[in-house]
Amino acid sequence: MSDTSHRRERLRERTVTEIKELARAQLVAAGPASISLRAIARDMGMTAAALYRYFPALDALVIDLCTDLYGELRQACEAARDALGPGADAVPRLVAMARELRRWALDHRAEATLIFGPPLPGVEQFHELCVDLEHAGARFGVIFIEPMTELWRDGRLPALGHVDLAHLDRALPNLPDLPVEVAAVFLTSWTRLYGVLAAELFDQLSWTGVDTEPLFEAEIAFFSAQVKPPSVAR
Amino acid sequence: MSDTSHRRERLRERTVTEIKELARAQLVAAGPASISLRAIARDMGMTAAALYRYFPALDALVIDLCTDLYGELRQACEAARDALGPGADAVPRLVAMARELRRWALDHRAEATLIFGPPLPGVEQFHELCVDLEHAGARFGVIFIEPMTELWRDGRLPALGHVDLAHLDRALPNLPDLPVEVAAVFLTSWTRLYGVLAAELFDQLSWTGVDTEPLFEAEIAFFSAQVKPPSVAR
DNA sequence: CAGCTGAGTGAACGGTGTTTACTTTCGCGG
DNA sequence: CCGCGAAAGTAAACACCGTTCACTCAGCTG
Repeated sequence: MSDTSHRRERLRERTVTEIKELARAQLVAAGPASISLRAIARDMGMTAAALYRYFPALDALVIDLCTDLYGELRQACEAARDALGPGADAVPRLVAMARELRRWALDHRAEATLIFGPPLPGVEQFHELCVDLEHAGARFGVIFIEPMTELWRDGRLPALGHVDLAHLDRALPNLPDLPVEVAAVFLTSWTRLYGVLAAELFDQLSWTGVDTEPLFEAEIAFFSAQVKPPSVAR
Repeated sequence: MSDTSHRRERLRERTVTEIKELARAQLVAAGPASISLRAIARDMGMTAAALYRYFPALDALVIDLCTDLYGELRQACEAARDALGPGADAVPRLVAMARELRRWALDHRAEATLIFGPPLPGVEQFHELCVDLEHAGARFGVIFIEPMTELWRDGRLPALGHVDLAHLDRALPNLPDLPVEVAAVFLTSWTRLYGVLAAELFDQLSWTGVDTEPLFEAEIAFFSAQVKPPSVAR
């Protein structure tokens, strides 16, 4: 009964996994625009039409892939954070996550381009649906917000004089208890890291011939220097 | 002889212009990935094969389009800068250009996505060829470098303590006389502006529900505050 | 006027997503 | 154990796409 139907369900899930694996292989091989149902089906020894039993359209597959990638990236960052040990300060935790973010993105350029680049046609909804906190993209963002909130609670977060806090009162509506100061620090820090990373991923700085790693580290150092040191225990 | 051949040449150039106009119309209508030779030919009442008399491949058309767009953006920024009058200080000039950059990008989202987003397959060479200073992308970057060099000459540029200058000595190889301090300020300032803009263009912040304009203005204000005021004349 | 050159055509090749109707497979309930 | 029904997969078709090739045709040149 349910055992046997579980068998079929598991077979189905295995097929879905295979589809997504092959889709990712294509993504890695030739970029986000080259994910092709027909090529996946060819690799599986199937017809393209058969894939419609598993995904209603190519867009849905890509969106699923984005969700998986965000999850993978988030777990990688969490692992880097947790490797510091249980009592680690919020600043090293943030630094470790930021560095892991860059490492993962450069180790998986195609995947990073997919989730951090312009949404493919038909995938626009993915980023828009992020409003839900359960959305993989939002869950990823939250792991950076959490240590910043901790810093704020401990009074270690600096006032960003140049950010107009008045316009941020409606930010992060799904985190209603988030102080605007935390929102300001998170948003500016995030866009700065994102700027270096996106410029790197999208070849925007190749004409300068510069090594971008120091630029990324500079933003990390700049953030760290802004935060007050932890109050010495005892 | 040359008169008549000039006629032909002008006719040819008019056709090239029409092709690029229609390509841009498609870009605006449906995004960078939707530029299609066949659709352009259809709009022109021609066959797709005929377009190969004007461009060796679709990639070449897109690259030409990118060049035009960079030129258009640069001229828009230069116009905003020059509107300040001949004796304007370098900081307001930079601010005016940065604001015009954002205005243009948001007024031309598809075009901005094409030049600031990940290179389309086959267009990777465009960003790589930027090493040439005559390249449209490099020429755009230089208009931001110039006022910064002026600030440095006047001793108004701050030392960015967090940037590792040692790794920047090989930056901007085509501007060999550029001081590393200018390179450092340019690169960090540019990636910060780019970060806000790209996040905005690529829907990376929609889940926060935030108005990104204050974030962009905050980076402008932050830069301006770092620069020493001009020495009072007389 | 003859001939060459450039513009444009039409058909074809191989690729794409998607839909439709059809067939095969296989687990489940009687 | 067997047949039913649902699920899985197929084949063909449609409408696109970039690109190539052989071809025509008009017009400028010598």
